[in-house]
Amino acid sequence: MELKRAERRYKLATRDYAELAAFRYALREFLHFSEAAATEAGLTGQHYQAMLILRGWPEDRRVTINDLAQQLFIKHNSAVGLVNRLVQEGLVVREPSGADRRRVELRLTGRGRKVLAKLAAVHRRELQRIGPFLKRFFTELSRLDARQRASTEPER
Amino acid sequence: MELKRAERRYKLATRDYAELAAFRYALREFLHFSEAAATEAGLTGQHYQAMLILRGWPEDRRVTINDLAQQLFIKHNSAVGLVNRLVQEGLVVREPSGADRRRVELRLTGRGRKVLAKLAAVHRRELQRIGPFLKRFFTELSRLDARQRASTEPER
DNA sequence: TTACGTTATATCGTATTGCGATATTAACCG
DNA sequence: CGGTTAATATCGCAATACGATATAACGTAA
Repeated sequence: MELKRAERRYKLATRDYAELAAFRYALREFLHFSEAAATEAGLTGQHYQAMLILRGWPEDRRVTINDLAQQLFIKHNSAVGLVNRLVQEGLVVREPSGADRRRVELRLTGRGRKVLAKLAAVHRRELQRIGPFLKRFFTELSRLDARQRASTEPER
Repeated sequence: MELKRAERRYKLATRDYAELAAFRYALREFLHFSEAAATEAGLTGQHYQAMLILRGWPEDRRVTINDLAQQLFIKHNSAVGLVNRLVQEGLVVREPSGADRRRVELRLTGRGRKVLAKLAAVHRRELQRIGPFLKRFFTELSRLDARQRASTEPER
């Protein structure tokens, strides 16, 4: 059966699917690690990610509910619920903005910073551990493209 | 205040948190992309991941419910529900194993393979797009470690 | 063969969480 | 001012992962 050029270019072999699957597996493994680490510290993965955003934010600016929602790719009303939980856990405080009283600025508590410090360190080490594998994957991904071009073009 | 050596080694600066946050943002961006691509094809991110596992599996073996659960880091009963949905969508079929009648072997339908092919191709391109950034991040991550060692060791 | 422990899948009720729709308050602007 | 927009909050719903439990099939030792 004839294949259009565009379709042929995208045709993947089982090996290619296996590579993609291995990459996603690595991602899930990392996210699972992250979730477990957070759980051990008494919180959830979303909590950790939110706190990381607060801590990594430019020091001369404040994170608002909307900032958090955009950063996390969730809706603002979901961010409200998340912040509620963070406040309840004593990890974050709401501070009404002086300049614009509609806004709510978020700040880590001392406890929040302490918990985050340990979590972030653990995450860094895990990332250093899996880094080489992921770098190899991405390198392989571009190399495979070259191979595919080389093997399909002569067939025209 | 005195810091124990172990604690000092893990101490991170705002810049380090920002790097970690940027990495997680990139991850969320990719996952968001993946979810959106799946939605556009009429399914969910979990669906895509499950199908990718089926397609990338060694061709001489079959994926069971348990395999799927382990690969996805979910419990087996969650995998049952996921497979139910996949079957309902006509993307996957259950095939009772001949050798061991407790097992259920999973296979992609023609429609499943077709949908997956497009999704996988799109994902590959996105991964090629973000690859350079992530490679740079991981490289930076090990370089930063060298910097930190160099700046903290003389203080002992 | 029976009895029993183990394995694989399925079912059921629950809890978490993200979302759409809507509300409330404040800022902006003509 | 009155109307529009922006930022946060509230509420009910839907999706999904989970724990606990059930069911069926396998393996094995007496």
